[in-house]
Amino acid sequence: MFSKTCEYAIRAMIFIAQKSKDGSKVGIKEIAKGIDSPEYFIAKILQELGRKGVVQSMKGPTGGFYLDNSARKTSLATIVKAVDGDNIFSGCGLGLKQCSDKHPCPLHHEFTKIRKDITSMLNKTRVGDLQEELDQKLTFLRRD
Amino acid sequence: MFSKTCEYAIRAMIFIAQKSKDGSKVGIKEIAKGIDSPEYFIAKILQELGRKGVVQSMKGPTGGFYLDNSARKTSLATIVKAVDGDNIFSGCGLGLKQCSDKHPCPLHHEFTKIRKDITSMLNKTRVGDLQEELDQKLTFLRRD
DNA sequence: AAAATAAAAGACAAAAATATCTTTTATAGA
DNA sequence: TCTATAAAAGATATTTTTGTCTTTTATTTT
Ligand code: FES
Ligand code: FES
Repeated sequence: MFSKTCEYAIRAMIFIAQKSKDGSKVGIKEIAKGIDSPEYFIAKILQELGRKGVVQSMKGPTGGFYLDNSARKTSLATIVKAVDGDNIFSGCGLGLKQCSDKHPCPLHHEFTKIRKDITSMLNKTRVGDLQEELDQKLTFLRRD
Repeated sequence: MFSKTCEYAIRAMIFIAQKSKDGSKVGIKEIAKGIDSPEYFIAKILQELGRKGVVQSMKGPTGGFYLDNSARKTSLATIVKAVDGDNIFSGCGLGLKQCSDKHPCPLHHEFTKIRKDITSMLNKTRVGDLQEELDQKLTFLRRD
């Protein structure tokens, strides 16, 4: 469904939301441990998300990653689009170069339904909301 | 959603269903052209599907690939499982090692709904049915 | 100002997915 | 039986994804 990169990105965003909700910042090592991802790899991913303004960061002592109030409202759709592009939102399920009602692949009718559900789900799910459930220990970001 | 391999596999199966509906067989070159895939690559994929009994084939002159009556009833789920494994049917959307109601990731509740829809769609969609629409030129396997 | 810290940037490495080519085997037809 | 045909099998190559390491830059603290 999502690339590994994207899975890590979403998990990291939720983790950062949690750890920075009191205004503090969280370092890359803690993030990597918290979401069980390769440290250098998630660093690269967050670097890119930082460039796109999806996550905030600060260098130096007491520095780290955090989410400002607007970033907490980021939808999963925004993250997925930033990392995986928009194939999942508009691409053909059978890999035709273009998905189109006028020139549909054999799966088009069934697939567009699913794709619509996915899009709507990703659009309405926000990082901040997921973080709250995590806080209540109702959900988890890693399996020990 | 699906790997490239899997997309080619599904397209090829539908194409073969169409070309072999009168009992004849279709060669790898014609398949590759018909679904716009790399020739040697789809050959490998069909070889593997052949080993698993999902597609039938015959060597030598007048040989080629075809689908017997039982193979026409193959669901997309069977093809996807044979090629991509069962991650899409049971894997965690955020990449946790295990998806579980007891230890859910933050996306679990939303994701399992989608996954259920996908599974059900793939289970009830059969190669033979898709081939019929293709035959009526209502759908297409490539974009020119 | 100097030292320590932590992310950014850039280079590199390994693994997996995708794609191609060559040789072998089975089958049909002359 | 010989030849031509087409898939199977095996080897190799390329590209993309995933993962790692090193150097640089910004910031804080001493
Ligand atoms: S054309 Fe394939 S999903 Fe629309
Ligand atoms: S645990 Fe992630 S989808 Fe179920």
